[in-house]
Amino acid sequence: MLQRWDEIGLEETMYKPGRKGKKFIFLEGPPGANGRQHVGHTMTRALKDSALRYAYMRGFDVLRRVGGWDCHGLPVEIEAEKHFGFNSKKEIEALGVRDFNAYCRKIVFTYIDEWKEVDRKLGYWVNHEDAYATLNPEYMESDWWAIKRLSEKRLLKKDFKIVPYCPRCGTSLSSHEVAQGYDETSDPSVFVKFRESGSEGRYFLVWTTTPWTLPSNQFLATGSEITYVLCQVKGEQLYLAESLAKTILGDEATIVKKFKGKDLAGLRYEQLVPFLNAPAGSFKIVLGDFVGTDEGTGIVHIAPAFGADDFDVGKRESVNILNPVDSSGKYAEPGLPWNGKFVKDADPEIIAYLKKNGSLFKSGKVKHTYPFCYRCKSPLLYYPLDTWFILVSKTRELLSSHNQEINWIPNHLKDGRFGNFLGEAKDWALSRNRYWGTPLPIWSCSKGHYRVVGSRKELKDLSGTDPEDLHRPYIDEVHFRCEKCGENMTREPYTLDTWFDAGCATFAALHYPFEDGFSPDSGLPVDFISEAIDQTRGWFYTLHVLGILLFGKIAFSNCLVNEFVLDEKGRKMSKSIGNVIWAADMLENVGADPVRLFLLNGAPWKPKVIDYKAIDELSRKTFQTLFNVYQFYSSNANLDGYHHSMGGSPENILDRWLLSRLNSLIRDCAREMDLFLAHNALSAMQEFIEELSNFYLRLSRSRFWSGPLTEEKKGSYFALFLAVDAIVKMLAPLTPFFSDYLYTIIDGSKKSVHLEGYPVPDASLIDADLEKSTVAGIEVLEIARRLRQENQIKGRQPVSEILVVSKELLPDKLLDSLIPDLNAKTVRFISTGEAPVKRAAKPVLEKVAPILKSRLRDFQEYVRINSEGICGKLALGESLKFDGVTVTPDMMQIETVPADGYVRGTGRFVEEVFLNVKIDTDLGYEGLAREIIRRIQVMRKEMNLDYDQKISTEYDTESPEMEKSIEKFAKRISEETLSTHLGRGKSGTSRDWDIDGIRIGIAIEPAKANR
RNA sequence: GGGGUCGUAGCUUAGCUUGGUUUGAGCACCCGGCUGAUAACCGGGAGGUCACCGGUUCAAAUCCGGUCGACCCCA
Repeated sequence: MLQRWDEIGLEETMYKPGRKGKKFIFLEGPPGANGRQHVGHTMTRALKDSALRYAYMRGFDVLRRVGGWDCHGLPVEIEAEKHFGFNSKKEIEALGVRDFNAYCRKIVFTYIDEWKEVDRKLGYWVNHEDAYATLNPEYMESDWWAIKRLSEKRLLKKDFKIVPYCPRCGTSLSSHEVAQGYDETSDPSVFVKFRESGSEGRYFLVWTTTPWTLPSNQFLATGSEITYVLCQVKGEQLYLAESLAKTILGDEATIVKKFKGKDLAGLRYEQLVPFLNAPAGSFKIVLGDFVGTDEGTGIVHIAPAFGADDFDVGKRESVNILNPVDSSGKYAEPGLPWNGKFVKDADPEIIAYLKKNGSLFKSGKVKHTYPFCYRCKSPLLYYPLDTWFILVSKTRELLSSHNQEINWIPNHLKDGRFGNFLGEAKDWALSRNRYWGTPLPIWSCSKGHYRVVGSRKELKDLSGTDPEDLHRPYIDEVHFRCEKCGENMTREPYTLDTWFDAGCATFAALHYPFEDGFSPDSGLPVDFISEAIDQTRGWFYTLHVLGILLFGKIAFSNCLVNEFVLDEKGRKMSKSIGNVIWAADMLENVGADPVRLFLLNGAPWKPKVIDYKAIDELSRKTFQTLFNVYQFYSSNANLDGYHHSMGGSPENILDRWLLSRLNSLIRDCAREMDLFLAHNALSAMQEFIEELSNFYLRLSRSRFWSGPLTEEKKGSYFALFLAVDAIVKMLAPLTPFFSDYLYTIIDGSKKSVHLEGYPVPDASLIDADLEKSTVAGIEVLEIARRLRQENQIKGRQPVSEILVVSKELLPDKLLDSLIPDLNAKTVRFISTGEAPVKRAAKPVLEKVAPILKSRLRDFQEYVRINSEGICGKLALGESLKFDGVTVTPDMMQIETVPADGYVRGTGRFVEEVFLNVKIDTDLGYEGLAREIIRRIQVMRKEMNLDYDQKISTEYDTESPEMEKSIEKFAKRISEETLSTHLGRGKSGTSRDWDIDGIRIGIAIEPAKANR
């Protein structure tokens, strides 16, 4: 198929913009090509592709149908560090940024060939030739433009702040990066005692999970309105929150005194770990609104260097900050006994120290979630750093109000997860102290003046140089004079958060504003993006923020979000468990369309557990069944010399039903696809295929087999053709390979289904009443089959009569169509009053049993035999006498039961169906004849005779019934088995049969004069 | 601690917006049937406290409140 597509140049045709239709702008969320594609990626791609193909079929001018690659950032750097065997930034710098980045550049596209190949096999139709890549100088220049623009809007700021920081990578992380790395971990949980200054044995009890921050303690905080108590425990007095006292201290403690938090403020205490020189103003109790009493002691340890709240306290109290930790996360103060140790590793020693000095109240372990570096898994520290920020927090309202314009699928994301995130948006820490990324285009001089550079031309004008490669280290070598003071300016040594790259994709991929091809007026918002749920805080967020801040417009108007694909056991896929299912393997094993079908089946926003059995079954049900229908059509049409170009006007009621049903389906599918709900369209199609095969075809089979090509038959062929043709087109966006395969064999003159338009529903063919009564008709068939089965009447055995009680009346013609399958001489709709029922009295057991006790069985028998008479009595409200016991009417109930010779079934759409089970001799003969026909057909098949091969048939039996039956139905048998001769004898391939205990030998051979 | 999604048969699920027969399917299982669609089809069976508790209501899987559990996000 792929080969054929190449030959006809299908891709080029589809990529080519400039169609007449309305624009439909897409944007690819750039994956990183330094890792392989797994089925999670495949899921998103299947969704995106289906939407794009559908848009194309609907005549849209599908724009920006190109790939994209995310190239920068920690993932790549870590890969490179592994390669070099590095574990710190020092080693990178020793090697040289030039070589390090050269290697990064080399590995960015390690797996790009596999990605392209997988996409090709998957049928993911975006153009990889014109893909954008965030490492292109053009892309990076647009990044620069954006930075400059933000700075002009005064949304860019450098600030000394506590930021989440990875000590191993030596860089800060943004909130969306931190969000990716939360994990359950076990940390020390210690309660320590801070001695109140000048007191004997009075302590503030404090809880922390980071003992390593205790040497940097500068304050303790209480909540202003929280009630605290001073408790006597053994020889000591401890301050803590009243509500926590019992759980922490137990029942032995006695309360000495109560305070409000604000009463404690101002008290002083002694340094707990007295190695660092305390800055003036430290060691006092302060108030903090962040203090809670859900955990800990209600008194919070404050180390201004290592927490955002802590930092604010330090600032408020204007003290110098105690920070004994260097940028690699190790103590770097000779005065500390733990100097040189990584802080987390020092925890046990610090705890031991506290114990030795009697400051430890108790210690243990606590399990909680803690942020880790999302790439290298090191625990993050909150660390004071100079960082460049985008001031997102003050634009919260703007971001939220524009969010209302976005169509989120599923909708709950709008005001749920995404909306919440916007509502609490933090300033975006933009700068990274790293190497492989878009360099921050800001230069500074020693006097503290800054210059933001927004283009290569601007840089050239300033410095006279225009480096070909904008990456480090080349860009670092560019200097120029400060306009304000004439000092030499040097670039701020940061790279950009790689999410900033991604967030610029709307315009940077088209090198805005340096080239034409994008304009915020016509290019925003893009019509459709779709990624997995993790991008809520990632790409969706950065796209949205930058769209609003730079252009005042939303970046995308429809966002389809899918959940993760889980492994066979329902676990998240992860490299560490080793359960990742790679797209390439999956495609190899099960094929593209089955994979797509599986991924598109069911709501995309529910997690999908890989299930190979389900994949198999789905494809069989969908592809196999549809293919069988097609084969039936084509082989019979062939025999009849029919071709769909001959057209036809469908008249038969089943054909009219089929077209009605088909057009309803087209209408429904288009509606769902318009809403990006491909899974709803898919399930509607599956249902249709099922009905097409098991209802329409089952009942229509004989119409197609028998007789010459009449006008009516032409109409039937045409209806069936239209159905197959339309369903194939509707499946095309979802399962492009199977669809095109089938489409091109249906009509060899067609190039590809992917160049066709989406079917358009013809409302005039929709007959809702007919569809409704057909549903009832189908139910009658089902009930009749069930009744036959229950009463051991074979489907082949004709019955005399079937009666239906139903509010839903079937048109006569529909009924006629059902009759062959019902195999009844008469089928009638009757009113409830005409139903062949008789009344039957029945005791209400729970009322009668207590009175009759052991005579109950006899009573039941009595009622059964005298049912008619008892009913009469009950109808008059008279009581019964049985064996001296009086049974009142309320102990009895009257039911209806089928009259003798009938059985009854009930349904949901029709009320009752009665089947006459009496088989008289004529019916019996006819049944036998049909048995014989079937045997002959089996033999024809075993002999591999052509469908239209005429035969000569002889039989031999001792049974008079059989004989009679054959005599009586000779004509029918001959016709249906294409026998030109039917008589006694044994010539030909013969076989002995046993039909319900009656022996018959049948012999057939091809007729001499065939055709 | 806060927020989001969810909980229906062994598994996958429909129904929930807008309350109204007996919660409907498919897979798997068991039994039976069919055999010119045959790696298909048909019938039947078993399997559900619709997570739990409470409220509203004539009536709750559905609406409301709470609890428990799962997953995700945030702190």
